[in-house]
Amino acid sequence: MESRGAPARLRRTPSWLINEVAVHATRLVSEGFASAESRRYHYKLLATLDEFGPASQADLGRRGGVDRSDVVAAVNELAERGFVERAVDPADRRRNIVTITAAGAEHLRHLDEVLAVAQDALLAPLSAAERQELVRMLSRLAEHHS
Amino acid sequence: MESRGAPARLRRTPSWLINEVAVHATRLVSEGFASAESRRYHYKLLATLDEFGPASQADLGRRGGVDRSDVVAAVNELAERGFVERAVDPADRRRNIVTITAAGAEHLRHLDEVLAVAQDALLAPLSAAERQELVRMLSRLAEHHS
DNA sequence: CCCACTTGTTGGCGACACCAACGATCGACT
DNA sequence: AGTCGATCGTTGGTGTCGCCAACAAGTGGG
Repeated sequence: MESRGAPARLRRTPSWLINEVAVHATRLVSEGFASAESRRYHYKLLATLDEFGPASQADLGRRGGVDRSDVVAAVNELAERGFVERAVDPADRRRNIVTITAAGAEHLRHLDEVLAVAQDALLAPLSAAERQELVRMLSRLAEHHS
Repeated sequence: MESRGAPARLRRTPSWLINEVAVHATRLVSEGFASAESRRYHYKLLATLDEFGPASQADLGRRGGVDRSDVVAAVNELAERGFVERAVDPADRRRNIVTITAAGAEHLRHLDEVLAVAQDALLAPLSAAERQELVRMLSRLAEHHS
């Protein structure tokens, strides 16, 4: 635990810095999701379903930035827990139409809260104005690397 | 390739945003390192050696934030390429004293350049002032989560 | 009717972070 | 001197994440 205290302090190049913060961010979010027995793929898919509505697994993957093969496993787990439903598309029998359930929507809300907590922990040392500025810049970066 | 174009746009919570940028940052850096047949562990260890001088593998891991078991594999690979040397500590025969070689130092410089390129690609849409501000805030975050 | 394509699925790979356990060694204490 | 606890290097395993190859089933266009 304390082994991550002192990375080389001289090598503070910006991109390495970003990677270090990235590790912390990923860690915080993953830990939060784990406490809800979920992983990031679950959130991605639920959020995508919530935003775009029912979709085939392939569309789901494209919209959520998840590989088709990973969609399979995640949808399996979500369906097992009753958070989504999988039904063959009668109009195209190759497709599985995935739909979010009420329980799934509720779980998504819970994950959103977990995410908010992780965010607060991550951004703790920043003022509200700084957080806003940080988010603004990160949004530009994320959009640029679309 | 274009599958990563459209993640759910509504779910732009800050911590999720940070994670998305984190993914891009990790990707850019890893790709750069891969072009030099290296991985982030290699850079971490070389940078730590360069900063603190020769050290045992355990110290190396503690200072670089790398698990002892992962240090073993990374040092194996670095030693194979002649970037570090491993010698038993005569004063404590449990320890392997790892030393960076001239070739290792040169390789580290090369990786630094690769890192700079990745950084430029990542921060492309930001002005110099914005980059500075971003780095300032990220430094605070990284230090806070020491 | 055939061909190209998509879809879901299986299985695999590599990077990263981590953990458990082991033999060897060391240090301290008795 | 001898025992005990801690540390060191090492092996091997776990889980997440992102990705890729291949396949059968199904679709749609020519």
